Amino acid sequence: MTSPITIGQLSKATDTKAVTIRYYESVGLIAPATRTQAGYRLYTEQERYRLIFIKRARHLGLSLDDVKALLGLADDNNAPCEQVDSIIHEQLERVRSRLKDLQQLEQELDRLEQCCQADTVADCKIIESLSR
Amino acid sequence: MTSPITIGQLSKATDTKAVTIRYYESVGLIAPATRTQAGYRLYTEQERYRLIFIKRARHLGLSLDDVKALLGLADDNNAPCEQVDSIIHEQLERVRSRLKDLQQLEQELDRLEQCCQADTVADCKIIESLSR
DNA sequence: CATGAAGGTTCTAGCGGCTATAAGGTCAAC
DNA sequence: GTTGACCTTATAGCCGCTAGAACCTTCATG
Repeated sequence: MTSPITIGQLSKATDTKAVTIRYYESVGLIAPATRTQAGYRLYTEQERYRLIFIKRARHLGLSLDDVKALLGLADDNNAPCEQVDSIIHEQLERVRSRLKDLQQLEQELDRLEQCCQADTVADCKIIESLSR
Repeated sequence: MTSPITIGQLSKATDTKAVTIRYYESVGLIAPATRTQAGYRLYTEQERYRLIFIKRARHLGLSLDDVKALLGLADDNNAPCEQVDSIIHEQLERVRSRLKDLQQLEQELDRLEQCCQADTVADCKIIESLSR
Protein backbone atom coordinates (compact mmCIF):
# COMPACT_ATOMS: atom_id res chain seq x y z
CA MET A 1 0.00 0.00 0.00
CA THR A 2 2.75 2.42 0.98
CA SER A 3 4.31 4.08 -2.02
CA PRO A 4 8.01 4.16 -2.81
CA ILE A 5 10.10 6.59 -0.83
CA THR A 6 13.25 8.57 -1.56
CA ILE A 7 16.61 8.02 0.05
CA GLY A 8 16.04 10.90 2.43
CA GLN A 9 12.80 9.41 3.68
CA LEU A 10 14.38 5.99 4.03
CA SER A 11 17.21 7.67 5.86
CA LYS A 12 14.83 9.14 8.42
CA ALA A 13 12.77 5.99 8.67
CA THR A 14 15.82 3.90 9.55
CA ASP A 15 17.99 6.52 11.23
CA THR A 16 20.73 5.82 8.72
CA LYS A 17 22.42 8.62 6.82
CA ALA A 18 21.72 8.82 3.10
CA VAL A 19 25.42 8.65 2.31
CA THR A 20 25.63 5.48 4.33
CA ILE A 21 22.76 3.95 2.39
CA ARG A 22 24.47 4.81 -0.88
CA TYR A 23 27.67 3.37 0.54
CA TYR A 24 25.89 0.13 1.41
CA GLU A 25 24.65 -0.04 -2.15
CA SER A 26 28.14 0.57 -3.50
CA VAL A 27 29.58 -2.33 -1.51
CA GLY A 28 26.76 -4.68 -2.44
CA LEU A 29 25.07 -4.82 0.94
CA ILE A 30 21.81 -3.73 -0.63
CA ALA A 31 20.80 -4.08 -4.25
CA PRO A 32 20.99 -1.10 -6.60
CA ALA A 33 17.82 0.88 -6.09
CA THR A 34 15.31 1.46 -8.83
CA ARG A 35 15.34 5.03 -10.06
CA THR A 36 12.91 7.75 -11.06
CA GLN A 37 13.30 9.25 -14.51
CA ALA A 38 15.43 11.96 -12.93
CA GLY A 39 17.72 9.35 -11.40
CA TYR A 40 16.47 9.59 -7.81
CA ARG A 41 16.70 6.32 -5.89
CA LEU A 42 13.38 4.80 -4.84
CA TYR A 43 12.85 2.38 -1.99
CA THR A 44 10.10 0.16 -0.67
CA GLU A 45 9.31 -1.56 2.60
CA GLN A 46 11.67 -4.34 1.62
CA GLU A 47 14.70 -2.06 1.68
CA ARG A 48 13.53 -0.55 4.92
CA TYR A 49 13.47 -3.98 6.55
CA ARG A 50 16.84 -4.79 5.09
CA LEU A 51 18.36 -1.62 6.49
CA ILE A 52 16.89 -2.30 9.90
CA PHE A 53 18.37 -5.78 9.77
CA ILE A 54 21.72 -4.29 8.90
CA LYS A 55 21.42 -1.80 11.72
CA ARG A 56 20.70 -4.50 14.29
CA ALA A 57 23.55 -6.63 13.05
CA ARG A 58 25.95 -3.69 13.09
CA HIS A 59 24.80 -2.96 16.63
CA LEU A 60 26.14 -6.38 17.53
CA GLY A 61 29.52 -5.17 16.35
CA LEU A 62 29.56 -7.35 13.26
CA SER A 63 31.64 -6.34 10.26
CA LEU A 64 29.92 -5.45 7.01
CA ASP A 65 31.25 -8.73 5.61
CA ASP A 66 29.56 -10.66 8.38
CA VAL A 67 26.39 -8.67 7.88
CA LYS A 68 26.51 -9.47 4.19
CA ALA A 69 26.86 -13.15 4.99
CA LEU A 70 23.94 -13.00 7.41
CA LEU A 71 21.77 -11.26 4.84
CA GLY A 72 22.63 -13.94 2.32
CA LEU A 73 21.65 -16.62 4.81
CA ALA A 74 18.50 -14.82 5.85
CA ASP A 75 17.40 -14.71 2.23
CA ASP A 76 17.52 -18.48 1.96
CA ASN A 77 15.06 -20.23 4.24
CA ASN A 78 16.70 -23.58 3.61
CA ALA A 79 20.17 -22.45 4.54
CA PRO A 80 21.56 -24.28 7.55
CA CYS A 81 21.54 -22.40 10.80
CA GLU A 82 25.09 -23.46 11.56
CA GLN A 83 26.65 -20.63 9.67
CA VAL A 84 24.49 -18.09 11.44
CA ASP A 85 25.43 -19.60 14.76
CA SER A 86 29.10 -19.57 13.97
CA ILE A 87 29.09 -15.91 12.96
CA ILE A 88 27.43 -15.03 16.24
CA HIS A 89 29.67 -17.35 18.20
CA GLU A 90 32.85 -15.95 16.71
CA GLN A 91 31.68 -12.45 17.41
CA LEU A 92 30.99 -13.43 21.01
CA GLU A 93 34.52 -14.80 21.27
CA ARG A 94 35.95 -11.60 19.80
CA VAL A 95 33.95 -9.53 22.25
CA ARG A 96 35.08 -11.65 25.18
CA SER A 97 38.68 -11.42 24.15
CA ARG A 98 38.39 -7.67 23.76
CA LEU A 99 36.74 -7.48 27.17
CA LYS A 100 39.68 -9.26 28.74
CA ASP A 101 42.12 -6.86 27.12
CA LEU A 102 40.11 -3.84 28.18
CA GLN A 103 39.78 -5.03 31.75
CA GLN A 104 43.52 -5.36 32.01
CA LEU A 105 43.90 -1.97 30.42
CA GLU A 106 41.51 -0.47 32.92
CA GLN A 107 43.60 -1.80 35.79
CA GLU A 108 46.78 -0.45 34.31
CA LEU A 109 45.32 2.98 33.70
CA ASP A 110 43.75 3.03 37.12
CA ARG A 111 47.04 2.16 38.77
CA LEU A 112 48.82 4.79 36.70
CA GLU A 113 46.28 7.43 37.60
CA GLN A 114 46.65 6.73 41.30
CA CYS A 115 50.40 6.84 41.31
CA CYS A 116 51.06 10.38 40.18
CA GLN A 117 51.18 12.88 43.04
CA ALA A 118 53.75 15.19 41.52
CA ASP A 119 53.44 18.76 40.30
CA THR A 120 55.81 18.69 37.39
CA VAL A 121 56.81 16.16 34.81
CA ALA A 122 60.24 15.87 36.43
CA ASP A 123 58.74 13.84 39.27
CA CYS A 124 55.80 12.36 37.42
CA LYS A 125 55.49 8.65 37.97
CA ILE A 126 53.40 8.27 34.87
CA ILE A 127 56.06 9.66 32.60
CA GLU A 128 58.64 7.68 34.55
CA SER A 129 56.64 4.53 34.07
CA LEU A 130 56.42 5.11 30.35
CA SER A 131 60.12 5.92 30.09
CA ARG A 132 61.32 3.40 32.66
CA MET B 1 79.60 3.91 23.56
CA THR B 2 77.12 2.04 21.38
CA SER B 3 77.37 3.09 17.76
CA PRO B 4 74.47 4.27 15.62
CA ILE B 5 72.19 1.59 14.28
CA THR B 6 70.11 1.24 11.13
CA ILE B 7 66.36 1.23 11.00
CA GLY B 8 66.30 -2.57 10.77
CA GLN B 9 68.31 -2.92 13.94
CA LEU B 10 66.17 -0.37 15.74
CA SER B 11 63.16 -2.26 14.47
CA LYS B 12 64.36 -5.47 16.08
CA ALA B 13 65.49 -3.74 19.24
CA THR B 14 62.07 -2.22 19.81
CA ASP B 15 59.87 -4.80 18.12
CA THR B 16 58.46 -2.12 15.87
CA LYS B 17 58.34 -2.58 12.12
CA ALA B 18 60.64 -0.41 10.05
CA VAL B 19 57.70 0.94 8.05
CA THR B 20 56.06 1.96 11.29
CA ILE B 21 59.19 3.80 12.41
CA ARG B 22 59.28 5.67 9.12
CA TYR B 23 55.60 6.38 9.52
CA TYR B 24 56.20 7.81 12.99
CA GLU B 25 58.84 10.06 11.49
CA SER B 26 56.48 11.15 8.74
CA VAL B 27 53.82 12.23 11.22
CA GLY B 28 56.28 14.01 13.48
CA LEU B 29 56.24 11.56 16.35
CA ILE B 30 60.01 11.17 16.12
CA ALA B 31 62.46 13.65 14.61
CA PRO B 32 63.85 13.06 11.11
CA ALA B 33 66.77 10.68 11.50
CA THR B 34 70.30 11.60 10.57
CA ARG B 35 71.44 9.80 7.44
CA THR B 36 74.49 8.03 6.09
CA GLN B 37 75.96 9.30 2.83
CA ALA B 38 73.86 6.71 1.04
CA GLY B 39 70.72 8.02 2.70
CA TYR B 40 70.25 5.25 5.27
CA ARG B 41 68.64 6.40 8.51
CA LEU B 42 70.80 6.17 11.62
CA TYR B 43 69.57 5.94 15.18
CA THR B 44 70.99 6.17 18.68
CA GLU B 45 69.91 5.10 22.14
CA GLN B 46 67.78 8.21 22.34
CA GLU B 47 65.52 7.12 19.53
CA ARG B 48 65.37 3.64 20.99
CA TYR B 49 64.06 5.03 24.28
CA ARG B 50 61.62 7.23 22.46
CA LEU B 51 60.23 4.28 20.53
CA ILE B 52 59.88 2.23 23.68
CA PHE B 53 58.01 5.13 25.26
CA ILE B 54 55.72 5.25 22.25
CA LYS B 55 55.17 1.52 22.44
CA ARG B 56 54.17 1.63 26.10
CA ALA B 57 51.84 4.54 25.52
CA ARG B 58 50.25 2.82 22.52
CA HIS B 59 49.83 -0.26 24.67
CA LEU B 60 47.63 1.89 26.91
CA GLY B 61 45.41 2.40 23.90
CA LEU B 62 46.35 6.05 23.47
CA SER B 63 46.05 7.69 20.07
CA LEU B 64 49.17 8.89 18.29
CA ASP B 65 48.04 12.44 19.04
CA ASP B 66 47.94 11.69 22.74
CA VAL B 67 51.30 9.97 22.50
CA LYS B 68 52.70 13.02 20.78
CA ALA B 69 51.37 15.23 23.54
CA LEU B 70 52.89 12.97 26.20
CA LEU B 71 56.24 12.99 24.44
CA GLY B 72 56.16 16.77 24.34
CA LEU B 73 55.41 16.88 28.06
CA ALA B 74 58.03 14.28 28.86
CA ASP B 75 60.64 16.38 27.12
CA ASP B 76 59.97 19.32 29.41
CA ASN B 77 60.79 18.63 33.05
CA ASN B 78 59.02 21.76 34.17
CA ALA B 79 55.77 20.98 32.45
CA PRO B 80 52.88 20.57 34.86
CA CYS B 81 51.77 17.05 35.57
CA GLU B 82 48.15 17.98 35.17
CA GLN B 83 48.12 17.49 31.45
CA VAL B 84 49.69 14.07 31.77
CA ASP B 85 47.11 13.14 34.38
CA SER B 86 44.25 14.31 32.25
CA ILE B 87 45.37 12.36 29.20
CA ILE B 88 45.52 9.22 31.33
CA HIS B 89 42.26 10.01 33.05
CA GLU B 90 40.39 10.61 29.83
CA GLN B 91 41.72 7.37 28.43
CA LEU B 92 40.55 5.57 31.54
CA GLU B 93 37.09 7.04 31.05
CA ARG B 94 37.07 5.96 27.41
CA VAL B 95 38.11 2.46 28.38
CA ARG B 96 35.43 2.26 31.06
CA SER B 97 32.77 3.45 28.68
CA ARG B 98 33.89 0.94 26.08
CA LEU B 99 33.85 -1.76 28.74
CA LYS B 100 30.26 -0.98 29.57
CA ASP B 101 29.27 -1.20 25.91
CA LEU B 102 31.12 -4.45 25.44
CA GLN B 103 29.60 -6.03 28.52
CA GLN B 104 26.14 -5.28 27.23
CA LEU B 105 27.15 -6.60 23.86
CA GLU B 106 28.43 -9.80 25.42
CA GLN B 107 25.09 -10.36 27.10
CA GLU B 108 23.19 -9.78 23.90
CA LEU B 109 25.39 -12.11 21.90
CA ASP B 110 25.28 -14.71 24.62
CA ARG B 111 21.49 -14.60 24.73
CA LEU B 112 21.34 -14.80 20.95
CA GLU B 113 23.66 -17.76 20.86
CA GLN B 114 21.56 -19.66 23.40
CA CYS B 115 18.28 -19.08 21.67
CA CYS B 116 18.87 -20.78 18.33
CA GLN B 117 17.97 -24.45 18.34
CA ALA B 118 16.84 -24.67 14.75
CA ASP B 119 18.31 -26.49 11.80
CA THR B 120 17.52 -24.07 9.04
CA VAL B 121 17.28 -20.35 8.71
CA ALA B 122 13.51 -20.61 8.37
CA ASP B 123 13.20 -21.30 12.10
CA CYS B 124 16.33 -19.54 13.26
CA LYS B 125 15.62 -17.28 16.19
CA ILE B 126 18.77 -15.31 15.52
CA ILE B 127 17.69 -14.31 12.05
CA GLU B 128 14.20 -13.71 13.39
CA SER B 129 15.56 -11.46 16.08
CA LEU B 130 17.52 -9.45 13.54
CA SER B 131 14.53 -9.18 11.23
CA ARG B 132 11.85 -8.84 13.90
C1' DC C 1 6.13 31.77 -14.48
C1' DA C 2 10.27 32.77 -11.68
C1' DT C 3 12.69 31.97 -7.59
C1' DG C 4 14.75 29.81 -3.72
C1' DA C 5 15.12 26.19 -0.47
C1' DA C 6 15.40 21.53 0.30
C1' DG C 7 16.26 17.65 -1.50
C1' DG C 8 18.67 14.56 -4.88
C1' DT C 9 23.02 13.06 -8.02
C1' DT C 10 28.18 11.87 -8.80
C1' DC C 11 32.96 12.22 -7.74
C1' DT C 12 36.99 12.75 -4.94
C1' DA C 13 39.47 12.95 -0.72
C1' DG C 14 40.07 12.20 4.19
C1' DC C 15 40.00 9.93 8.91
C1' DG C 16 43.72 6.43 12.01
C1' DG C 17 47.37 3.62 12.08
C1' DC C 18 49.27 1.20 9.80
C1' DT C 19 50.28 -2.63 5.75
C1' DA C 20 51.51 -4.05 1.15
C1' DT C 21 53.55 -3.54 -3.25
C1' DA C 22 56.70 -1.88 -6.73
C1' DA C 23 60.89 -0.33 -8.40
C1' DG C 24 65.01 0.79 -7.30
C1' DG C 25 69.86 1.81 -4.55
C1' DT C 26 73.59 -0.05 -1.06
C1' DC C 27 76.44 -3.15 1.30
C1' DA C 28 78.95 -7.20 2.99
C1' DA C 29 80.21 -11.86 2.04
C1' DC C 30 81.60 -15.26 -1.07
C1' DG D 1 81.12 -9.84 -9.75
C1' DT D 2 77.17 -11.62 -8.09
C1' DT D 3 74.09 -12.90 -4.73
C1' DG D 4 70.98 -11.70 -1.10
C1' DA D 5 69.84 -8.98 2.78
C1' DC D 6 68.98 -4.59 3.72
C1' DC D 7 67.80 0.20 2.69
C1' DT D 8 65.24 4.07 -0.08
C1' DT D 9 60.85 6.44 -2.00
C1' DA D 10 56.24 6.51 -3.72
C1' DT D 11 51.68 4.83 -4.12
C1' DA D 12 47.57 2.39 -2.91
C1' DG D 13 44.75 -0.21 0.24
C1' DC D 14 42.42 -1.58 4.69
C1' DC D 15 37.39 -0.37 7.34
C1' DG D 16 33.21 2.15 7.64
C1' DC D 17 32.04 5.78 6.92
C1' DT D 18 32.26 11.40 6.57
C1' DA D 19 32.92 15.78 4.22
C1' DG D 20 33.04 18.62 0.37
C1' DA D 21 32.41 20.29 -4.36
C1' DA D 22 29.72 20.91 -8.28
C1' DC D 23 25.67 20.12 -10.23
C1' DC D 24 20.44 18.64 -11.11
C1' DT D 25 15.29 18.11 -9.53
C1' DT D 26 11.33 18.99 -7.01
C1' DC D 27 8.05 21.68 -4.72
C1' DA D 28 6.01 25.67 -2.27
C1' DT D 29 5.64 30.30 -2.58
C1' DG D 30 5.26 35.43 -4.64
